[in-house]
Amino acid sequence: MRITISDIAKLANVSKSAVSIVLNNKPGVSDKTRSKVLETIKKYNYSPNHIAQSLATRETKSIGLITKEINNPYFANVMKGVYDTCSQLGYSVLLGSSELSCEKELEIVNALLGKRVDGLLISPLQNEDSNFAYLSNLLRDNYPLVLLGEVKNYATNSVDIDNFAAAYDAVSYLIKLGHKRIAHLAGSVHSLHGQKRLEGYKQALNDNNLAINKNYIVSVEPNIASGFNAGRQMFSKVVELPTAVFCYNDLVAIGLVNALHQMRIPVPEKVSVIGFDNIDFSQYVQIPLTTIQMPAYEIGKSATTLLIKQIASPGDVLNEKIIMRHELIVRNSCAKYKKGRA
Amino acid sequence: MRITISDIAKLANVSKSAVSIVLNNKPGVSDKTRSKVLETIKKYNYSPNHIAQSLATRETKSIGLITKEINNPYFANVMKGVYDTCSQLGYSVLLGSSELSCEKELEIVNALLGKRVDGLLISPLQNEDSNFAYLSNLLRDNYPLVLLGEVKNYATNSVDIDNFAAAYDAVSYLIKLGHKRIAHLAGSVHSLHGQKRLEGYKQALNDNNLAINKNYIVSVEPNIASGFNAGRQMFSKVVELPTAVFCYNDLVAIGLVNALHQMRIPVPEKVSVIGFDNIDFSQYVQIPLTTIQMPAYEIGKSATTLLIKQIASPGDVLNEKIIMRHELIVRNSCAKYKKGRA
DNA sequence: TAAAGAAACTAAAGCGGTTTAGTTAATTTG
DNA sequence: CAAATTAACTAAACCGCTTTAGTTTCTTTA
Repeated sequence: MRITISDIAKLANVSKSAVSIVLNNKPGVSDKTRSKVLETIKKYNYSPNHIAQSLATRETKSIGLITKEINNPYFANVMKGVYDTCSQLGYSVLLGSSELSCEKELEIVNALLGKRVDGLLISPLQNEDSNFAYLSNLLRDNYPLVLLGEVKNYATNSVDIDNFAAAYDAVSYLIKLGHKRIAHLAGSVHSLHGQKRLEGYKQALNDNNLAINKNYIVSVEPNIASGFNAGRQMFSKVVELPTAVFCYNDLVAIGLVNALHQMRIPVPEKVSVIGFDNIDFSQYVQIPLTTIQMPAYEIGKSATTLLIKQIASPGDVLNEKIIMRHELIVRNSCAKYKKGRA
Repeated sequence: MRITISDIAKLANVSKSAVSIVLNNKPGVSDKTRSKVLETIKKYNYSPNHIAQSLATRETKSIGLITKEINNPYFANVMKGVYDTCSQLGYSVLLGSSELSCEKELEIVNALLGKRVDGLLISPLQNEDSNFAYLSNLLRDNYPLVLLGEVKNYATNSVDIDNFAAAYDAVSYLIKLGHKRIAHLAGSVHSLHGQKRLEGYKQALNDNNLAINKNYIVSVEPNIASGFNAGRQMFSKVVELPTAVFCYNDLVAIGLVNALHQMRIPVPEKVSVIGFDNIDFSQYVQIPLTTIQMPAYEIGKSATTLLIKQIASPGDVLNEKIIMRHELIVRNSCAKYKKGRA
């Protein structure tokens, strides 16, 4: 059986309270007793039971992180940002992943709340069938929470980039290259990000007097396979093929590039492809990807900082909306439009 | 303040014990009381405090996962395997990452033990300065533990592939392609995996009467940048350049391919490159990588299953060494040796 | 129908800490 | 030097559960 605070108290001939005081570095005992206790602690290699502490203090020094996909390279960097910050500040992080399912998201929130995490970092889904009742409850209770993204009609702490503007920039870039038939492999069921990016896409077209062609907008899952399939389908038609496509994220773009490759449509000579996220691999891929940089690590970092700030000040209701800077990363997957293409 | 078991007990006019019994689905109360309690629980939306439960039962239903690098794509899949299995079995996972530092590994082990995780999944480092005293202690206490890999001289539960054999296979493949001057960008400071792979490399050369050339073996960090630098250095010499190189992992291989690309040395025409891990991206990279498949997801899964099995049977000392199957994945980064090369 | 046995129920102790309130000892102060 | 402060220390309550041991109630059984 592990050694407890009572054991130490007896061994050092003091009360449990005294031991607790020195454990927490609080005033209230003489230097003599303090060092006596410290000695016996060291001697018996005692370390306090965190669970018991949590029960008594009502804080667990842990937070929950709910991503959408655990093995998505974008979230890998978010996760690292969260983890690094937590480690520094003495928090642990409990893993969660909704795997793009709303019911799971809810389940996980409840599971983590059951574990009494001190706060929650959520990358929220947003489907038609989303149930955000839980958000209302958390907000009502002023529960420490920051969203990695946002949810319509809910004012919470959040950190994100301006997805609308970023998409607008991406598409504007394609337009500047001379493209007029620009498609969008859009995200959709899985988040507001998708919707915002779609809006940015449309706005950029509008502002440049380009018509929105419904056939040029198709929803995909945010992964390589889905990008591949959508690409094959889109480019298997014969007329009016797009000369550029703006992808929901880099994974989709990679899938698309592969589809085009398989169909012997050269990128970027015949079609330009632009991604989103700037995941680590996007520069090493067959055609190094032009993309929008999401500062994933920094998002994780500042979201965590904000969350722990809120945990530390349970009184005041924070409501910070942090917008990080995005950036267009130009690599090799986009080229100037030239006449006489597919 | 949150509602507690005592509140429910009062509201339902029964004892705390009765509520506890129905919470845990144990026999000892009448159907009438059971449903009465269930009703009030639902009515007041009560959910038990997991921390208190943990303290009372001495189990937290959580495990710790210690990876080497949190944003390494290999670990991403391990993590997913672990997470999926844990979710299914009602466990949560606490994140840990040694970031290739032995001191950190130790710190994290202690931090997680402090949080009273029920078991530990560790991808262990193995440096000269490793301190494995902690392993001895855990082993002595029969603490639930499984290594994702192994540590010299310690018999623990573990799951891994046969790194020696896998490396042997990789190098044999290169030899079969006709290569004689085969280099190795070796891992080293970070794990036994590196050493085992190096041994496999040497053995394969030996068995084929190829001399081991010290200049052909250089240690690298397991990342793209390090592979890139080592590649530049190795191929900036003028004589006796290798015609093939076996890389510690895919990241290193990707770095190397990039270095070669920059030096205008065509892959695989002039030099063949083989990786290790088969990370998700290795097939989408400039030159789709020939590599050794590590079943990362399955490793995570079976390690977790084993760990939880051990947690469930605290009596018997398990000592299972699970060796997973590896596989050579042939893609485009290796070619037959032809005379007249660099 | 009384005695024995089983089922339903609960009081209280315990998990390992923190914290409040109170006691004792040491130090100031008038 | 007695009274008042202050510092050091500790007993006991508490956090929210589980579990043991014991009590009460209900069935059996002879």
